[in-house]
Amino acid sequence: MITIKDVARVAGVSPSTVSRVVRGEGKVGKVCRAKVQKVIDELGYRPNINAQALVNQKSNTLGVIMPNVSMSFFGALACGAEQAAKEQNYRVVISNAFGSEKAEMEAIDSLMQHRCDAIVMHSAHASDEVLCKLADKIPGLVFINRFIPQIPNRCVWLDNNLGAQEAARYILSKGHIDIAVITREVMNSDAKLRFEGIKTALNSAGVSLNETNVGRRDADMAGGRAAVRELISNGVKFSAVLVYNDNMAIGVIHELHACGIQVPQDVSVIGFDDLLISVACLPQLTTMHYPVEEMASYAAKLAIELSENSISSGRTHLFMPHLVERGSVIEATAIETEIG
Amino acid sequence: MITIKDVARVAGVSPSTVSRVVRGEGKVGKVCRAKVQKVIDELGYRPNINAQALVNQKSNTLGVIMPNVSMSFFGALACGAEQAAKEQNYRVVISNAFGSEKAEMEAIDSLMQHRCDAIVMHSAHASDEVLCKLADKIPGLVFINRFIPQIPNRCVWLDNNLGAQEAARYILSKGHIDIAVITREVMNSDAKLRFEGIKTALNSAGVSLNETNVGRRDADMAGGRAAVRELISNGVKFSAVLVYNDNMAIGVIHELHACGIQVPQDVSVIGFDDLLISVACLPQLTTMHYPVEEMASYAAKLAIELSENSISSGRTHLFMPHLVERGSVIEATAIETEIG
DNA sequence: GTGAAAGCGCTAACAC
DNA sequence: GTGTTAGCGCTTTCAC
Repeated sequence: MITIKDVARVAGVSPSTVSRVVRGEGKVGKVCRAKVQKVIDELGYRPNINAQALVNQKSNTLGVIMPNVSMSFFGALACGAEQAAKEQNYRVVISNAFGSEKAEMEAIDSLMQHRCDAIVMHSAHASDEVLCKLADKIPGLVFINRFIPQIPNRCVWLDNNLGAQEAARYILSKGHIDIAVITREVMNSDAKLRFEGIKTALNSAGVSLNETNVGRRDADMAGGRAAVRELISNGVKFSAVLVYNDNMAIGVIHELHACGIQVPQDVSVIGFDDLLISVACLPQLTTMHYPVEEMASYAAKLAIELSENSISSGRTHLFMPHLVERGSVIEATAIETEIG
Repeated sequence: MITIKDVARVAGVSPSTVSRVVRGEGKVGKVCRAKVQKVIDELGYRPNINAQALVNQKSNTLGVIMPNVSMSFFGALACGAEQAAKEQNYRVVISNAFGSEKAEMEAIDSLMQHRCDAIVMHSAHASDEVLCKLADKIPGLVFINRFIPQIPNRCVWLDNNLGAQEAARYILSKGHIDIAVITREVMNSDAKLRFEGIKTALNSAGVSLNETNVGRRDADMAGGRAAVRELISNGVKFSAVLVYNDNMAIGVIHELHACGIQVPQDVSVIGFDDLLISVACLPQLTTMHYPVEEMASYAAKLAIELSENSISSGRTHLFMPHLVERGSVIEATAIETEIG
């Protein structure tokens, strides 16, 4: 690998001069600059980022911590972060931290060791307290898809409650009254918020939600299937299902189909997240769009900004989901059969 | 950030000694080691990776270059690489390089600048020649999902031809004779190989494939839809469709559905790749499983190994796809209606 | 066994 | 304008 000294020697100048032209800062004579640039090009010189990081005490690195890149949601997250980072001349290092607070803390630790200036973290397992302490120690740390009241300016989050309300109101507007809700068994903050949003909307429309009408299972396709199956076998009567997320919703559609119940003719289904798969399903899933990429990109910029200026302005970073109408919801009046 | 000197000072030893205990190498007295370790723990000292990289001339970084992490296939790729890297105490930096050879070269450039020792690259746009030169310059560079004859030991690839043959034979074994093929318009190496595999299997079964029975479009859902639509409007008669990949296959299923043709009752459809979405579709897609994660993990290990030893053994790294039977293919005899 | 010293590639004062 | 020097945090001879 060719170094700054090599360039300096060949160009017949000092390393400082080369450094100046590379960074485009400081005074350098016009002809001298041209000469040096020529040598740089000829030799294909690239500054050693590690050396730069060492001397500058910053590494221009954005760390992204999340459960698993291979899951569509997190892939989109990583992608959004990468785009924003690239614009600011940051590289991004990905750290999967799946399943436990321990894994998450190890990821942070490793990123710190690399002197990551900025970090975007999707934490599912650490407590607010732990995260607050972390945020306190690391100025460039930003949380995505999570709201921590003590550090609102460090959180880039989605209004799950309002989103769920919108979904519910949409279903109501379609004339549905017999409504089932499927949520996740372990109620994390998202699940609580979305569930409450649904209840709020239903209540204010004068539609009551009986606990017998809510299914609770794992937040994946299998969970969705199991949840509706139980609802059906319990004799619950419904013409529409509000589902916690797209994965579960797809499961719901599949199970309904297996039971000979057609979506949307017999039952309408609405999801949440707008994952890639929602469009692969037949019928395509009507769902609430979660602007992951935009949020991730925003979070990345925020993290970088915070790491550089540490100005922790009081502004909040709240995003709104919006409805995407596809094929899984229709008017209740159009329903021919009703199960139950 | 606390440095090796801080630890040395507090522990009352020299930096060299601290370095020895941190790395667990070299002779250190037992009590001395314990004392130093204690200070390390108390102070929460973490070696600065940038400094290590600088002095060791290696950064323990694995670079992953691909079009776009947010696409399910590449997410899985990144994930496989990350897992393998973590095991070897490497960090992974992701670089999206979408759409052009230029973008790919810039990604390489940036990774070199970071002194990445090992790189796993998914190149869609660079030529074999360019890639060969690169491989020559960078010992730890490995290509995934691509076979370059001149450097077989640097390529981790899938036998697309045999996979396609298997898919075709499977369809034949189900009694289908009227077969349509949908491939991509711009025939990259994968597309050619898969198409030839299909022809090989069909030929040796004495089934001829007329060019009128092949649709060529973009390799996405919309392309799949457009391709069958054309086939149908051209009056082509078929009871099964062999599709280039899952995305197109899903599009095919959707379009067929829109035309009132049922899958698999009227027409069987088989895909290739086994993306996450293949299971979201209804019916779930029968397809050839592409072991991306295993391959990526293997490629990561290979890249790291090559970067460390540069022993470029002559072995090849060929993987095999395998059939995953789900719901989109049935016996031809079971077909009630045949379109055309 | 342990420490002193040099140097990895770069930048940032400070001279000239 | 340009060069000299010191030093970022670490590892690695080489003395002792």
